[in-house]
Amino acid sequence: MTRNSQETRGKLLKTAYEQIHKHGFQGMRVDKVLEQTGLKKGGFYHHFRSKTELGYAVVEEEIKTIIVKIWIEPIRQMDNPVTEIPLLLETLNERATVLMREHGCPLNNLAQEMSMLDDGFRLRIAAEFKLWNDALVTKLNEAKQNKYLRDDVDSEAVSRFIISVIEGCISIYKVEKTMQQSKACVSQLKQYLGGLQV
Amino acid sequence: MTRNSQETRGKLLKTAYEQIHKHGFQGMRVDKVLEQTGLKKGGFYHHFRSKTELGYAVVEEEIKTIIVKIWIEPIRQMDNPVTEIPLLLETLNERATVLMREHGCPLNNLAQEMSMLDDGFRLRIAAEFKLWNDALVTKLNEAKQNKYLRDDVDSEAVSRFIISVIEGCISIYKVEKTMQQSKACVSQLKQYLGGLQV
DNA sequence: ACCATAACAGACTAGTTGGTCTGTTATGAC
DNA sequence: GTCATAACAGACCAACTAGTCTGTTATGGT
Repeated sequence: MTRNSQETRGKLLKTAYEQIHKHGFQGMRVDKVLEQTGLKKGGFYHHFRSKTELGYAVVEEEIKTIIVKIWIEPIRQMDNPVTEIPLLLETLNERATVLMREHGCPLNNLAQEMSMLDDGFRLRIAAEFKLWNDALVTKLNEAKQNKYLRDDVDSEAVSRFIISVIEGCISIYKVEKTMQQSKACVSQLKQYLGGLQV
Repeated sequence: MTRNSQETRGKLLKTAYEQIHKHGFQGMRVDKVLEQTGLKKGGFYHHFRSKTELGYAVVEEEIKTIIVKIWIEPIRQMDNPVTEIPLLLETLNERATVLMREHGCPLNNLAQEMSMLDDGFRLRIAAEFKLWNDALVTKLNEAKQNKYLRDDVDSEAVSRFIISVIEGCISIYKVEKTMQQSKACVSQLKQYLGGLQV
């Protein structure tokens, strides 16, 4: 058997991420991850000290990658956020992974489940929300300079508001499973952002 | 020992609700509920068929009561939603229970944790979001008649948007634990609703 | 080729966990 | 009072579950 430390670690992370996204961290079973990766206990605990450490790594590596890909990168490439932010939410279904369509935002799921139980999770999750927020604040400030937004808009507040809308919208979509929810948020997000223009 | 079926059932529900709010449904332990109520296995399983059935009852009775008290009743008593809805979010800290301040919205927590795992939970949670949404839609329509809102506003979409903002805001507040988040959402909610006035 | 060590295998365990089953006691109808 | 039954007590269990420990094998440097 050929061995590759980085590759097996990657497989563990990917599988664990899927299981956590499907069942939550508490519902994720180490044995199930072993089964799906073909590894045994020895292999697993060689790479991670505990289930919790694995969870931390999933947040810091797997989920971060997804947040960057789904939100941060598209934000950075925007020209006019007033028109493109609603588009970001509108096209989420096409841009998101299958798992995300069925189980919602992995960051928010974990946030709700774990942030009150474990500060290790909470702080790591907060760091990723900050990454997301910083990217959006930067873009909003840029939009002010480009005269897409009024000078008096509070970029920080607007950014936090937008992220709240997105997470709230995904949350409710998850329980309701109807397009009515996302359409409502997209249309009202347009309405709101329109009011911030010059 | 004096026996009162309704009272013991109520104690079980209340304790279970607290444990679920603190640790999530998966993290809630039947033994812990027994310990806190002073009951034994026999008593518990006389009132509930299983842990899951208890969870359902908590959603349908305990959490519903909270949602009605915190959101639905205040909405019904509103005069002008344009000014009073932001106030609703602003005063949440004072109106909410200790548990809610520390662990977020119980309905949203459970929504994120359980709706993908169990349709029994998902549908019951969806029903309560609908109750909330219906109350808000009714008030918004009323506001249109009272000329607080423009005639062309889509009450259903606005209501869904507002609830998304509230849930998203609480979610992020929970991981970040800073007033910056709620203040941002309150100010931008005012901005948004102001734009819907006549 | 050799060897230190990283990368595993796999049996084992201690502690949980939800749930069952049999028995006991309080309660309310008659 | 008695008696059927609802409301419990409490011992017991089977299935899990994260984690340990000892042993084996591949790998890369010399």
